[in-house]
Amino acid sequence: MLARKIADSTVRRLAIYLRFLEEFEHQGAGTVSSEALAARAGTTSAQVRKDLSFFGSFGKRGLGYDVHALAVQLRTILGLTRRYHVILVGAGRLAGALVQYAEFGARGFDIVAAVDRDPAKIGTRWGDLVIGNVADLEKIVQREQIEIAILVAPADAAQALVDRLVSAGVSAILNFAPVQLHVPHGMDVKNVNLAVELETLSYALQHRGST
Amino acid sequence: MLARKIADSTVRRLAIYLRFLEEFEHQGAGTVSSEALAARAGTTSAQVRKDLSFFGSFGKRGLGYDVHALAVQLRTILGLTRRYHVILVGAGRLAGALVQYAEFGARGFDIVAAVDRDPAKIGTRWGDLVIGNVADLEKIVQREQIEIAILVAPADAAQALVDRLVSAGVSAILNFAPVQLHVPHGMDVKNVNLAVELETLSYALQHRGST
DNA sequence: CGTCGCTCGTGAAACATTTCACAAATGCTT
DNA sequence: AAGCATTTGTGAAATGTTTCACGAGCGACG
Ligand SMILES: NC(=O)c1ccc[n+]([C@@H]2O[C@H](COP(=O)([O-])OP(=O)(O)OC[C@H]3O[C@@H](n4cnc5c(N)ncnc54)[C@H](O)[C@@H]3O)[C@@H](O)[C@H]2O)c1
Ligand SMILES: NC(=O)c1ccc[n+]([C@@H]2O[C@H](COP(=O)([O-])OP(=O)(O)OC[C@H]3O[C@@H](n4cnc5c(N)ncnc54)[C@H](O)[C@@H]3O)[C@@H](O)[C@H]2O)c1
Repeated sequence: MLARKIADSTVRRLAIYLRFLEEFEHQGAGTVSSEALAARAGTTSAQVRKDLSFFGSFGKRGLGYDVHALAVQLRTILGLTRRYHVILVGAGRLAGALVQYAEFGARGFDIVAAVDRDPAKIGTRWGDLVIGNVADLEKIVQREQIEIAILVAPADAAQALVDRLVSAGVSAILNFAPVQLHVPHGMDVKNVNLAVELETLSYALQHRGST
Repeated sequence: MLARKIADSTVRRLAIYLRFLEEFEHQGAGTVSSEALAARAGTTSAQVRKDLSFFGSFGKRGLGYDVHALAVQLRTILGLTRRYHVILVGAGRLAGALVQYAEFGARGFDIVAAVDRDPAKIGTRWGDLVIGNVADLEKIVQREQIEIAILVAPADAAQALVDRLVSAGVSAILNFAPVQLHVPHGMDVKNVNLAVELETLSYALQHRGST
């Protein structure tokens, strides 16, 4: 669809702009300037305009951007005009927090399945969601037409689960296990490593004074 | 301590190298090459060497790096030679997952307090941790000598809580609420926004074929 | 003890991202 | 309708990050 390769940092910011646009929309604002968006998102107006310019010209000079129209554009760019079926692989504590997080559903990500290995958990419910047996992973992925997996199983089980997810046809994985996953070319994997986040904070704490 | 400003991407990778070094150490490996580390961490050997070179010369030419010695160096660089007291602000589902995550403790981050606003939660326990009243936030931060706060309260309460944390003397914040926080210059804030992670995946899913 | 194979450390080059700065639109006012 | 105050969109410059490529150091081995 798009010739150029867009930086990950740009895509992230677009997602953040969308969040603030929706907030503005809720407050009834009709238009917004790059300056105002930038202030909210913690960046600069030039950055906002540059980010948007990769995808087209959405503003009106002298006026700014139509809040609703830009939100629609960003949803289109980000692929949020449709819904995605998501599976939780591993039904532990973190999965339990994620499953009740309303924001995912609000953004089009429906958690339609969860699987675990523990017989004590299989068959129990989280709201309407019945925890399935990880042995049936491939079957469930196909039956529920799942495109995205959130991997919240222990690190040592992660790679084997990923291999199965890939061959079952999942196209993208959000990985919380602190391991480097190997996947075929073309698959998208995003890693979230909370321990690393804390460590960058401790790095910053230590290197104070060189302000 | 260090003249140059180090890129965030470099610091993150150092934390990841450390993880794999510890794994190698566990397996009894004495030395490791930049090539081997890179393979595990999903980067290149030149990147590994460059990252390390910002902080010194830790390897032996022809041999590689001493696994244990490099791990010690990285812990020093990252500020992991001491422990940090951490508070959970908000004692909801996500906090419940984080409090039992062993890896934080293993890396030197001790969750020594949690607070909430809900009277039904205040006074209940998570292991040895008694959930405190958010009204006593400043008192608890000072009593427990807390340096790092993990913000897992609702988005609309976030900024007010941050202001209180800052004035109570917390130096770094890991923020899970999907808002842009404003803090005085010098404070460190790291944002984790899981919805944004999913949105970058949906962006990638949509823009396939331009491989 | 000299040579060989290996791997580090590091400037320089290539590449990527952000910031700058200004012409071109746009609506408002008079 | 012309002038003015804004704010966009975008090349170009500045800055930041990664990759390249090679000299230098190290241990092994004959
Ligand atoms: N809890 C956190 O705050 C946190 C933070 C960051 C990362 N993580 C990572 O997320 C993952 C899950 O963390 P958690 O705290 O929810 O752990 P948990 O132990 O509460 O849950 C893990 C679940 O996975 C299940 N499981 C084990 N092997 C499995 C398999 N082969 N197939 C399917 N399910 C399997 C277990 O039965 C358990 O229910 C871990 O990799 C952890 O390192 C957790
Ligand atoms: N659950 C997730 O998977 C998830 C994922 C990403 C981000 N988040 C964010 O993390 C935060 C917490 O999420 P959660 O799922 O744990 O929500 P939750 O509703 O389970 O927990 C929030 C807790 O904060 C408490 N609280 C409310 N106001 C407070 C205040 N002023 N001071 C102290 N405590 C207060 C509530 O009583 C509740 O116990 C939210 O901002 C959410 O957007 C959650």
